[in-house]
Amino acid sequence: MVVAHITDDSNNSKTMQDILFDFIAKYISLTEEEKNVLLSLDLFRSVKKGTILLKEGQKSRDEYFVLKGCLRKYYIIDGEEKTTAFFTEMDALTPHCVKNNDPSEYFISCVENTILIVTNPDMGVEVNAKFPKFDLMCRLMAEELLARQQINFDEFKTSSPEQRYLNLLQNRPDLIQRVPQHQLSSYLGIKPQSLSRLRARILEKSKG
Amino acid sequence: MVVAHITDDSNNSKTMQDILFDFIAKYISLTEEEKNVLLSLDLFRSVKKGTILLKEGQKSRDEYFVLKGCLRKYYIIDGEEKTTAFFTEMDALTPHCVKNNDPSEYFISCVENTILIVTNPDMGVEVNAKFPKFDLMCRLMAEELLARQQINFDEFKTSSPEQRYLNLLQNRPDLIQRVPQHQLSSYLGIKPQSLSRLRARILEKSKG
DNA sequence: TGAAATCGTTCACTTAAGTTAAGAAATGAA
DNA sequence: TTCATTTCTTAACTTAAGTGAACGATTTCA
Repeated sequence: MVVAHITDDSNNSKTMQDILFDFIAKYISLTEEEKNVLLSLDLFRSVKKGTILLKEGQKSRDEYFVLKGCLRKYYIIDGEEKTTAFFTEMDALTPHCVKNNDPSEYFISCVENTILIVTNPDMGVEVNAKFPKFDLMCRLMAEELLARQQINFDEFKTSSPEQRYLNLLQNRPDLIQRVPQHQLSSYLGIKPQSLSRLRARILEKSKG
Repeated sequence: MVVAHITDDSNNSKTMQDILFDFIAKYISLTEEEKNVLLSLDLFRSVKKGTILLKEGQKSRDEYFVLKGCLRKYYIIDGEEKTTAFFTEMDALTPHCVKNNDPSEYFISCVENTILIVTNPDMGVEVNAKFPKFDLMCRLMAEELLARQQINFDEFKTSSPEQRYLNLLQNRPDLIQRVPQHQLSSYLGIKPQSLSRLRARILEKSKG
């Protein structure tokens, strides 16, 4: 699961490093020096589609940042998978159990082959010594994340399932392509059959 | 709307100061000196039931912390109020517009007579000079808030309206007493009539 | 105090989601 | 490639939420 060199099976011109630094640039500015330090920390991991990174009941200290690919967070409730979030390029994911050291209540798995940055609080000391701005960046990211999270929640609450699907089509059209329907449907808060029906309904309307 | 002395119309033994310091103690420890500095900043406000603190379209830099009472956040969509959150004792509320200086997309009003701490980023310099731990505390609070927010969102997505109501009954039974039904219902993502029906259904079940 | 507005409930009806089942299509593994 | 599994769709039926309207009860306030 570990890769020494960050390579990409597609022939996109942007390297993983570029993606990472472009992202960081949104929050703080880095010198070349700092960039090199960051790369030297060897935080990159390549993970195969289907891999389960975190299981219910498991304790973990790992936090993830998606450079390429897609992670899925899901619960198993009454034997049924309930997907509550997807994490794609530029998304950060700190499992709840990292903060309180409790066993996780949910699973995290790879929807696609994925390239990640994996960090954990134990590295904090080392990272912080070599890369002091890390803390500031994390805080800015957390604030932004919280704000976006709240807006998403509001949007979810104030919408019908159909409206939620249309919003998704607007805001994250890629997800609808890359994620299996039955995972999408529980993300929208409905059953797979209802999503099928709902899609058929929308298609019917648009035809007139 | 401003009060010099923080008094309380009930005869609870805990003063507003006690409530505040008990809360802060969960995150950081304060010396008597620091407590006095904090009180001297004059951040307390008393606000009447029904007061609208923030309107759609309005810009504001104020952040709120509820010491006593209840705030409500709501949107007006197609002429209809959609309540998405309640903030009661010990809840912090940073309107989205504070961060990005955009006009607000929602309203914030007082469900009850409420005692608040009001801060804004412009005070950051002064507060930080007099009270350096403030920053750390905010960060810890933000992290906890984000975690709780995510769990709430997951719970909402994976539950039916009836289950959401039962959860609310478990987790925030006070809300059901203090908040009008029609505001609660939209918080649960349903119409007032549906909430009435749902409550009747539950009562029917419990009678057997 | 009295009139008006707001609020909660109920009812009848409509619409959409849940459930169960079946079959077609796509995917994966031997 | 073939067989088995998973995934997606469709259908019929059930259940619950949305809608519009009516009716007291409560609250507001002039």
